[in-house]
Amino acid sequence: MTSTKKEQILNTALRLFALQGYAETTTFQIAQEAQVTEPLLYYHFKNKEEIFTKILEKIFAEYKQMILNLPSETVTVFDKIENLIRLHLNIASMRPLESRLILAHCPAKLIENGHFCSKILQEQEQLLLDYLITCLKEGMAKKEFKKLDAVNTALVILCFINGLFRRKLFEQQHFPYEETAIVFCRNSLLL
Amino acid sequence: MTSTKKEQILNTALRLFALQGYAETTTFQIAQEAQVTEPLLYYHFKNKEEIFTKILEKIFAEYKQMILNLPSETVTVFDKIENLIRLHLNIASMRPLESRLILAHCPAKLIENGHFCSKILQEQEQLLLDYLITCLKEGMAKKEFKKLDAVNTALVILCFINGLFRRKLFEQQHFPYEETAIVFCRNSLLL
Amino acid sequence: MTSTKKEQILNTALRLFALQGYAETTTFQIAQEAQVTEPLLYYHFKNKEEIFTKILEKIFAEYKQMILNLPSETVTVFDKIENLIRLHLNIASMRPLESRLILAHCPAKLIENGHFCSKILQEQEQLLLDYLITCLKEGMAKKEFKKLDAVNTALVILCFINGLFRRKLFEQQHFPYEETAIVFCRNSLLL
Amino acid sequence: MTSTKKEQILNTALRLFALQGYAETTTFQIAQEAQVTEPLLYYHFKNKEEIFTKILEKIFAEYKQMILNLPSETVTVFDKIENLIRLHLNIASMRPLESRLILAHCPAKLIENGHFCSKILQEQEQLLLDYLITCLKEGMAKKEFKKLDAVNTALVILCFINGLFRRKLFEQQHFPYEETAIVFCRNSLLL
DNA sequence: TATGAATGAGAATTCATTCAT
DNA sequence: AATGAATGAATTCTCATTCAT
Repeated sequence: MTSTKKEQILNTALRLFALQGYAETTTFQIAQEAQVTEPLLYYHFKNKEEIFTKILEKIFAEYKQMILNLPSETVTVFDKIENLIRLHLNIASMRPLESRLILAHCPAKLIENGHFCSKILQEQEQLLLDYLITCLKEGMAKKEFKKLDAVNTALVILCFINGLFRRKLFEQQHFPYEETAIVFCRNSLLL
Repeated sequence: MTSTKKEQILNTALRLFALQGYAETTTFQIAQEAQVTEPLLYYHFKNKEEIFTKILEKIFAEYKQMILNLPSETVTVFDKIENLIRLHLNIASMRPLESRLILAHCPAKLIENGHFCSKILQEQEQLLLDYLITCLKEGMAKKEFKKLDAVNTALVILCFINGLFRRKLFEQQHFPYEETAIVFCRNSLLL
Repeated sequence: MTSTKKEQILNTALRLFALQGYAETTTFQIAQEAQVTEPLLYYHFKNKEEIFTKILEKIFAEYKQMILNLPSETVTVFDKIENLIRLHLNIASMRPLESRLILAHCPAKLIENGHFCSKILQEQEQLLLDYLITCLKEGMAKKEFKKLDAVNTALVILCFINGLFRRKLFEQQHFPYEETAIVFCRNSLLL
Repeated sequence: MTSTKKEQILNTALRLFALQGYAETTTFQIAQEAQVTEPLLYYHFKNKEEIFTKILEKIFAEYKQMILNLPSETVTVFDKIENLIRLHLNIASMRPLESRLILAHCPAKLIENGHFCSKILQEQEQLLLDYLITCLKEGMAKKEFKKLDAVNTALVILCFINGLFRRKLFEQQHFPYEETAIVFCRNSLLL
């Protein structure tokens, strides 16, 4: 119930950054579509960059929570990996704007020149890697998975998830190969 | 071996668009780094957009050739899929600027609003899909591969390649899991 | 009595457009002579064209009022025509910039390609024609004027007024033949 | 049979200057529509201004000839004035581009700042005035015309002709009041 | 919290003109 | 006589940002 205008600004900016890109979105456009005046942007945020940054922080925080909330107890070990894949595909459907924002700016804006995001991105990636490495080791220990190099395979699965995520997001129509993707991964890992 | 000024412009623009993004690159910067004057850009090209477009056309044409040049005779059917994966990872190393240009602009600039690239992108994707579907069917016919849904699996492999390509490109250090990736895919497909 | 910056812009633009022409006047020059910065032009007006348009609208509105304010009761019918002639000669003296602006742009910029002014110009002309036709008919009915074709004569008088107006405006020195012009017209019309 | 390209340039420039105005016409456009390259413009003419000047000189020379060719022997004195009026209306029909060029640039470009045309214009005007004054005096001497101030009346008739000329030129449809105009003038002058 | 007015810096693009050939 | 390549100097317009209120 608080600060509705500030939220309007953030929501509008999220949408515009996601759909048009950061550089292609003007502060005027944000103000106009958020139904506020431009100076108000500068009342609530230091500058355009900070609007972007705040949005990212929120997205990353939520994403991190989702990863941490994944069930730690599952019937099979592969279920955990399956959960991770499905989580990402769900995010692409449920949070298309947030997903686009990240993907569209990922190499160009986020990774370069010591952007604060590069740190967050690395951290997040480490989280995923740890999750996957633990799974893989557990799966091998329980003889559920083939023998494999846990670290490298975790990285490969990460690439796979990233590729699936990206495609689901930019696929205009539906994405009918979720099951195929799971099977593809399972076949690769299971003994 | 001196390049013409037109080529200097295209090379500089390629680099800047790849490293900074289209919107973040100014015509002034292109001119300056290409050691020409700004109006010369407009002598050789209609506008900034056309510089971008010409670069893309060239990249896409070369990429298409590479796909078409993949060997049609291989020892195993999986070799063909392996070749496709390795080709993309090679492109990421050998043509980092061209690769970045495409990836960095792919969702935001290329796919949207009837950009000429969306047609080329679709065409190129179809090329890859046809290649993969043919491989998968052949592999199943020869009892080399498991029984699987050729179309959906082709799409899934595409996502996989895309994910690998992207990571290799943005991985600052080396990319030591190429072999792991090949194994991951082979394990999934082979009987 | 200090004028706002917006007014300064309009006044300066009026002067420059009138003296140099629209195309020959730069936004930089307007800003400089109006003692404002260039972006302020774009804060108050959409673009250069709109500055021109707003000026024209004002001029036309005032001109229309002047026509409508002409006395409807006069001693002789010819007085009305005389009033119309004198009004235009007065406008040329009292509003030289506005007059020049219209005349200098009249064929080239105003009439062509659906410019909003072509509508206004036609409307204004119809106003004058109606005024003249009514006079002529009244003059004939009252046996003050010769028998003549009212519509065509009205058009001819319009040409005459236009020619006088233009000359008065561009005559460097004074314009000593106002009386001669009135006599010329009276001689032509009166029985 | 000589220098056809030079003529193409002049003809194209005449058309473009007449239809769009001097400032609105680019040398590129002239070159393109004349089917030559831009540097050729500078081979044949010192600069853009000179192209304009050469065109004007030709127009003025031809115009002067037309005035001088008017018959010096006529049945009535008014016939001479009628001839002058009809000549101008004919020029408007037969030489619309040349007429437009003059009218469209007359105040803004031609009269100002010591443009060479201001001299020619003045000279031409003197020619017309002399012609008219001579007629008027002759008409009065022969008791064909009323008693009037020859100089001022000549100027007034000049305005009248100018007004007719201008209207005929910019009247989209036909110009049906030529006869009315002649009658208007005759009524004014004749005893 | 909110805004109308204003601006410095710079963006893309144009244009008359020139130079080497 | 003719041109392809090139440019200095502008031109219109934009944009993130600030200031006074």
